[in-house]
Amino acid sequence: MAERKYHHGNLRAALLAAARQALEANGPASLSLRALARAVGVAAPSVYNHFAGLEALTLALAREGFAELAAYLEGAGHDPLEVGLAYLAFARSNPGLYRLMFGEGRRDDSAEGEELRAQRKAAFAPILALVDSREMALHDWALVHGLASLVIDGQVPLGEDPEAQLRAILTQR
Amino acid sequence: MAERKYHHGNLRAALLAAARQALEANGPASLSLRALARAVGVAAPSVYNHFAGLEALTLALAREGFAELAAYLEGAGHDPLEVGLAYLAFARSNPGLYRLMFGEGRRDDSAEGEELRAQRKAAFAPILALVDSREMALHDWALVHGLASLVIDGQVPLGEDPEAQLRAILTQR
DNA sequence: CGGCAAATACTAACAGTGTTAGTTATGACT
DNA sequence: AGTCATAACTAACACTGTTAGTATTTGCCG
Repeated sequence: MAERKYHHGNLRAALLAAARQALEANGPASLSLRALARAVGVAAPSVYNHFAGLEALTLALAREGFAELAAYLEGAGHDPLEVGLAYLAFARSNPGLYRLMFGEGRRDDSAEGEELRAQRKAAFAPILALVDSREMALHDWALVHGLASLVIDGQVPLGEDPEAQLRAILTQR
Repeated sequence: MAERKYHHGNLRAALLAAARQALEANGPASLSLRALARAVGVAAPSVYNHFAGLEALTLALAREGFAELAAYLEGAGHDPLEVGLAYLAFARSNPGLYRLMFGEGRRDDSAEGEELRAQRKAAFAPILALVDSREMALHDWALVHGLASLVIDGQVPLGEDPEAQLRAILTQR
């Protein structure tokens, strides 16, 4: 409860919160362990009491993101179009986090990268459950993920009524 | 023609070549100005005689990539499916470069990021030319870009005959 | 209640990064 | 040959992630 103690009390949570904020403010590439420690008011090495390193911290962040994405999809029912729109809603609400989850967080080879791939695969499961063939599921995933990426990167303007526009793009063909 | 001169002669091209190699070997995040200078056998600040900085160098790299992607699409004719497969072929042949072009190279705000967005938009033009509506073009772009990203990130295994598999995914619905 | 161990914070330091300032060598042109 | 822009260099700064070693606080156990 205290405000200023030697033992911060919930450094881990505070770091993750600061990281989320920095993530959405400046993008994943700008995440800096030292800057986070500074923001939370702690010396840089203290971070290592709660995370094995910057990469582990970003992985924890991604884990949060995948849980939230799953909740979005969960709440969208069983209509593929609605699930797709929920996927897009999550990405648009947390663009920095989404990039962290699906861009190359830091590395590709390490165990961290391997877990990221597994988490992404898990995020794919709800889509796979909605359709008949694996090809169809991959098609839908690619479509929705690609659209999310393009939108997040500012490549698709999205005027007024963005959801209608996204719906129109998704329902083409 | 000489081997070792004070004036390297074609440092710019050598740096770009080394960068391409590092890009495909270790991914865009690992690009290091000092490492590139080292690889080419030159002091780090010499790079600044040819590029305004690391970001400018990566942008030159991306520019190369967009030109090559355009060539791929150019050579694919006018069938949307074939163009899509050509798009995927480029991404699969140059995964690191593709990530550099469509991931967030370094920043988002700066003029570099703005040019990147413009280049991406230009890459979209050939797709737009093949279909009737803008919505349809965005649909196709999202689909093919999303699939490229998933494949590159190892999210879609692609057994034997990868092209047939990609074709099957693209032609769903 | 005193003391001890674990948890958690700290400072100091190392190697690496991008970048700038200031200096020196080279190549080309008059 | 002499001049000058080009393109290389060395030295330095501020920043990064990370490690080692040290101090403080908390919670528990006697």
